[in-house]
Order: sequence, then structure tokens, then C-alpha cells
Amino acid sequence: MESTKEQAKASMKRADAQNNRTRILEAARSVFAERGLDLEMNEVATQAHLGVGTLYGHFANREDLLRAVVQYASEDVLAQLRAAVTSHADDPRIALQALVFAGIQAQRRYRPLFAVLRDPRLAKFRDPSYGQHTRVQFLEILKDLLTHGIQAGIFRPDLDLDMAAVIIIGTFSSATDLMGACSSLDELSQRLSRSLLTMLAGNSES
Amino acid sequence: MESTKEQAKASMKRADAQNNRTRILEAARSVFAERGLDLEMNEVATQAHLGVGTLYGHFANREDLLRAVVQYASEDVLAQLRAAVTSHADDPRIALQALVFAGIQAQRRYRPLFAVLRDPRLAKFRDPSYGQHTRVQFLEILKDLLTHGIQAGIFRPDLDLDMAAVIIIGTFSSATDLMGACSSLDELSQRLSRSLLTMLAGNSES
Amino acid sequence: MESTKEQAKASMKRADAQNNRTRILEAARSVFAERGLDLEMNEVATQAHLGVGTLYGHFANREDLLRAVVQYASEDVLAQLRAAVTSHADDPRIALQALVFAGIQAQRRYRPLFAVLRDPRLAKFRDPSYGQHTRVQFLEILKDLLTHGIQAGIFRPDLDLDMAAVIIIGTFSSATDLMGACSSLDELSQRLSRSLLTMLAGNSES
Amino acid sequence: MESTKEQAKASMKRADAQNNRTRILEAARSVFAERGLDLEMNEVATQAHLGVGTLYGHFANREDLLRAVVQYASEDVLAQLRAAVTSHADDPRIALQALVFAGIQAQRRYRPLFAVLRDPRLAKFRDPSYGQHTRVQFLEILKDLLTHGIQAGIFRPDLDLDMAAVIIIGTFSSATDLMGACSSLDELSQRLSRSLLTMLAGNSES
DNA sequence: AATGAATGAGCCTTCATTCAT
DNA sequence: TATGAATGAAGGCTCATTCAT
Repeated sequence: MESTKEQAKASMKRADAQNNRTRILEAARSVFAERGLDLEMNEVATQAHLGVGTLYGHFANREDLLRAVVQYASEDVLAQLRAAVTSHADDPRIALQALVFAGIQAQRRYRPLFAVLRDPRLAKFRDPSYGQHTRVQFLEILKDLLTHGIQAGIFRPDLDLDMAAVIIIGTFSSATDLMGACSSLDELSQRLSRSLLTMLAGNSES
Repeated sequence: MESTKEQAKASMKRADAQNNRTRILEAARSVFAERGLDLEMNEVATQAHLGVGTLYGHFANREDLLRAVVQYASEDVLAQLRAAVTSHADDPRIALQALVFAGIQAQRRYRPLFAVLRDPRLAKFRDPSYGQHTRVQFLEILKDLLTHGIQAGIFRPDLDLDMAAVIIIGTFSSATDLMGACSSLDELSQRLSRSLLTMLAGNSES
Repeated sequence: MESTKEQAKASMKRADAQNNRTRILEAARSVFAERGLDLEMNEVATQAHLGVGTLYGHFANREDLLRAVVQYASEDVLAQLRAAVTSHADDPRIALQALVFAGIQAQRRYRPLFAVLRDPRLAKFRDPSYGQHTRVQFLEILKDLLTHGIQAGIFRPDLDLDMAAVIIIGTFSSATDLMGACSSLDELSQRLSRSLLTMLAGNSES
Repeated sequence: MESTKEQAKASMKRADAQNNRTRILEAARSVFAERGLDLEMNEVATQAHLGVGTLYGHFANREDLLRAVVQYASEDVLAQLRAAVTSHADDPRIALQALVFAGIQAQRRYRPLFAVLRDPRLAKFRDPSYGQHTRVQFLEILKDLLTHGIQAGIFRPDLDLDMAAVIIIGTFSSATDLMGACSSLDELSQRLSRSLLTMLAGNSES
């Protein structure tokens, strides 16, 4: 009996702790979204409705938390991009549209995150292998889509897969940065995916 | 005579001051390149071989200096891109190659600057109109090139100019970020411009 | 139980915080006494045996702390003057003596404070209404004493209460400034109150 | 001829220098009047329409300038008080009125100066003997007036001269501080001198 | 594990002073 | 002697981190 109670308590604590960890990450993401690398521990603590000290129970220091947030967000973005592609696996054209939409959406949601992925100060926050790993995963998603499209005879077969992937991904940021103010998310991703499709299809009379 | 002397004195002083201003901006750019928005006034002063106080004689405060560096760099990049295009004005294909090369080069030189152009903390550093203005100028360079290429029958005529420009510009960052580690500047810009040309030309057998 | 414990904890913390606040004010008063408006936060922190940061937990900034010290001291002086008067409420002559003594003593204890009450830099440190309020309170103490003395037939009835009060109060500073070096506190306040009594009594043969 | 020219030039320079010294002191007094001990060298230089460097040709450092301003102002005040008394030497009553008026006027003109005469930070600015000397001179003016008044049978003969002088002088500050907001200079000095006369005269029916 | 007041290193900024012209 | 740009020591304030509860 006693042990059961304690077990329950312990598991509750663990659950609480897990819960708190998530709360911290969510709060951190939210703060990060508007302050970027200027994220302050106190602000995160406040948004998480926790004491500052608690943060240090879950993350050794500010750098660790930032690392975690970056990873947290990267994985979320990767998941969303994958979901966009796989939910229309049958038609590469629609899959591309969905991907572009998801990409621009992610860009808006996590703008400072992407801004920061290149920030020199972040170098110290990420072990390079992780950064590399994430980049590869981004490329893989695109390259898979392109391969399918080529096999389906929809995309031109002479594409340099890596470069094409790079071109598409780069589009997410630049579209947001350069046109973000002019168009709605929908309109922008429409125009963009149409242009990309045209260019990837190759033949002008297609 | 008197006035001439004073004029000379004054102009020397002005020259000195101008010189110092430039030294500060150069130092600031250098520091900015490795610290981004974390740029420290003391570090800039040291690199410029000047006292901190001198910085404050030329820029009211840290924010002002950052603003100036961002503008300084933006203008430099714009100038380099324009130079790349205009120096091969006769052949849009070569002009595009030169542009891509210049773009990626600028990306490397100013990486943190571009990273930071999206940083939410930068909002307060730039009056939005200036940011908008810069963006438009970037687009104009690209759209001019594309227009010429279309008129020359080299690029497909059904391009959405804005989107094509966005796509090309986005490429500079993403190529650097995603492939920067793998290839040399030359190789990378070669592959990239070839892919872009293929996609912009449209017809696979062209 | 739980709540009791927490209550205790909370109240202890509150007590600690209150305690620190008082320590800071005491230290600040001490520093203020020798540096006046040049008070340095680090010096206050050191004297209070606290870190600088702690000061900023209790006072938003240097100005706030100065404001608080000025108020703290004003209230202390007012309290001492009131105590001097009320502890001899039956005999206005002795009350006046006590008041003069307390006034000169306060002047010595807080000399820079009074010096500084007129400092133009203080303008920004005090909301003017508070300054006015304090002044009125000083006058009230004196006017009460004078009124009683007149009713008791000890002071001449033709006094302009406001002016008499002004005269007496002005005495505290000028006595300290002009004679402070020559006489002891006791001697000085003796001579001064005797002179004041003579002049307030009016009739030379009293 | 040559030498005459040079002599003229030299004397012009000397005159200029003298002139500049005065300009600096005037500017310093003006700045001092609104900034008190926070007086900034640059501000004084600007008001004097001179370069900062020039200030250092006339005063070794900030302290020296402050000392000079304090002395400059003290002497001005002493001169005005003396003038007030001597211009009505025949009637001590009117002389007192004039003195009170001059005193309050000086108080307004130099408020921060008087505030600062007690400032602990000023201790280091004045060799104590000079301060003492100034104080004695203030007292002398008053004591002379009182002596004459007593001899003329206008003031009560049982006055403690020092204390009476202290009382009158103290009045200048306190009247300005406590009543300054309520009354005009004229009205205030009227009420005040009437009260002082009454009290100094001693006999209520006088 | 959670808390949040306390801590102090570190950064921005000011301003008296110097010195080359 | 006049100038004012350059200098850097000094001080206000922030914020990551600790630790007693």
C-alpha cells in the first residue's frame, strides 16, 4: 500500500516534471518567437508560470534551453513538411503545393528561429552534427518529392536534385521576407507554387 | 590666406572625422560578422583602434551604430549585385551566373547580416520604410535581369517576375546554409546557376 | 498545516525583504549624508552588505532610491520635531527650546539632505506635491507651537504666524552653517532658543 | 611701430583673455544656476561661445571653475547686501527692509549656490578658511546694521548680536523655500521685514 | 522538485581632461 | 591662446545563475 502510494506520488512527480518540461519548452518557443536569441530566462519562467529556479532543474543553463528550443522547433517544422508531402503522396503537384504552403507557414510561425539558424552566435549552441543532420533531413524531404515527380513524368528529368531542393527551400524564407508584407499566406503560397511548378515542369506548353 | 588656412584645417578635420567614421563602420562590420547583434561597443572600438568614447562622437548609441552597419552592408551588397549584372549586360546567362556568384559571396561575407535581417530584435533598428526600400531594390535588380533575358528569348516568357526574383534570391541563403559546407564557392555557384538557368529557360532541349 | 507553513514561509520572506529594504534605506541615508546627490549605488550596496542587484529589486533605479531617502529623512525629521514639541506641550518655552535643539540636531544629522532640498537637480526627484506637502507639515508644527504660546500669554499676540514659523525654521540651517563651527550643539541651541524666546516674547522686561 | 603693433596685439589678447575669463564665469554662473554641482564643462563652454579647451586655459579643472563661480557669486551677494544696507544708512528700519529684499532676491537668483554652500561635496571645493571668511562677512553686515539700530534706540538693546544676525540670514532661505511659491518677491519681503522689525524692536507698543 | 530573492560580472554610456592643430 | 575630437575611467543597470527555504 505504502509503496503504491509512493509510487503513485513518484509517477505523479515524474508526470509533473515531464509536464513542466513541456510547459517550459512551449513558453520558451513563444518567447523565442518574439525575442529570438534575446530570450530571457525570467520571461520564459513567467510565461510557463514557474519559478526561474525550476527552469534550471530541467535545463542546465540558458544555452541548453536554447538548444532544446531550436531542436524542438526544427522537429516540428520537419514533421509539418513531411505531413504536407505524405498527405498528397499520389500527386506530386499537389504535394508540392502543400509543401510550399507548410513551408511558408512554418516560416511565419518560427521566423526568428530560421533567422537564428544562421546566426553566428548559434554556432556554439548547436553541435555541428545536429545542424548537419537537420539540414540533410530537410533536403531529403524535398529530394523524395522531386524523385517521385520525375518518375511520374511531371518534373523534368534533368534536374540537379540537390540544387532543386535548395532552390525550393530557399524560397520559403525569401518569399516571406520579400513578399510577406504584400500578400496573404494563401495567395503567396499559390503564386509561389505555381511558379515553382512551371519551372520544375520544364516544358512551357505543359 | 587666413580663410584658406582655416578651410584647410577644417577640411582636414572633416577628413579625419570621416576617416574615423569609416574606420568605425569597418570595424563594426567585422565585429558584426562574428557576433551579430551581440556586437559590443568596446570590441568595435578596439578593432578600430579608437577609444570607446570616439564611437559615441559618431553614433549616438549602440542602436545607431547597428543601424548604420546594416545599411552600410546592405548597400555594399546591392552594389556588388548590380555590378555583377551590369558587367555582363549583353548576355543574361552570364549575367545570371555572375549574379549568383556575387550573391553567394555576399552571403558568406555578410552571413550574420542576412541572418539578422529577420531577427525580431532588428525591427527596432530599422525604420520599416528603409527595410522595405532595400527589399524593393533587391527585387528590381533581379526583375531587370529577367526582363532582359525574356526579351532576348533566353528565359521563358511565362515567368511570374516577382516570384522568379524571389526564388533566385532565396537561393543565395539556402545554398550557403544547406550546401555551404560541401562545396567551394565556385563549384556551388556553378551548380546553382546551371540549375537556375535550366529552370528559367524552360524548354529542356534548349 | 500546509497553508500555515506556506504562510510562515511567505511572511518570513516578506520580513526578510522588508528588512533588506530598511537596510538599503539606512545605508542610502548614510551614503547620502556624505555624498549627497552623488550617492553611488555600489557604495550603498556595500554599506548595506548586499549586492547591487538587490538594490534594484527594491528600487527601480537610482532616482527612486534617492526619492525614497529624501522622504525617509523628511519624515524622520518631522517626527523628531513633533516629538520635541509634544513632549513639553505644557510649557511653550521649553517646547521651543526642545524644538530648536531637535532642529539643529536634525540639521547636523541630515545636513546634505537639507542642503539638497533646494538643489535644482532634486526637482526631478520629488513630485512637487510631495515637496509642498512636507513644507506645509513643517510650518504646521511651528504654527501650533506659536498658537499655544500666544494663548498662554507667553508669546506676543501680534505675531504673523507664517512668518514667525519661517523665521524659526530658517534658524536651524543658518545657525548650523554660520555658527556650527564655533559652538557645541548644546551651547548653540541654548543661545539660539534664548534669543528666539526673547524676540517672540516681545516685551524686553519679560 | 612694430613693437607698438605687437603691444597692441598683446594687450588685445590680454583683454580678450580677460574678457573670455569673464564670459566663462558668467556662463558658468548661468549653468550653475540651473544645474548646480552637475555643471558640465561642455555646457559652460557652449554658453560662453568658446571651445572646451579654452576653459582649461583659464581654470585648471572643473573644481577650480566651481570654486571660482562660488566665490564670484558670494561676492556678488555680499556686495548687494552691503549696498542695500549702506544706501539707507540713516534709517535702520528701512535698511533692514532693503536688506531683506536683497537677501530674498539673491536667494532666488543664486538658489542652487546657497543650496550648495552646505553640500558636503563642496567641502573639497573650498579651502575652509575662505568659507569661514565669507560667513564672517555675512555676519558682519548684519551685526553692523543691528548695532546701529540699537544705538538709534530702534532695536532692543538686549539682543545677542550673533544670534540675531543668524536669525535674519536664515530667514532668506527659509522664506524662499517655504513661502516662495505663495507670494511675490515684494509681498514676501514686506511681510518678512515687518515681522522681523516687530521682533527686533521688542516692545509690542513701539 | 520548486521557488524567487540575492548576487555580481559585464555592458552601455557619460563627461572631465588632453593634445595636436 | 583657442579649438574640439579623442580618450577612457567610472558608474548605472541587466540578467544568467545560485541557494536557502
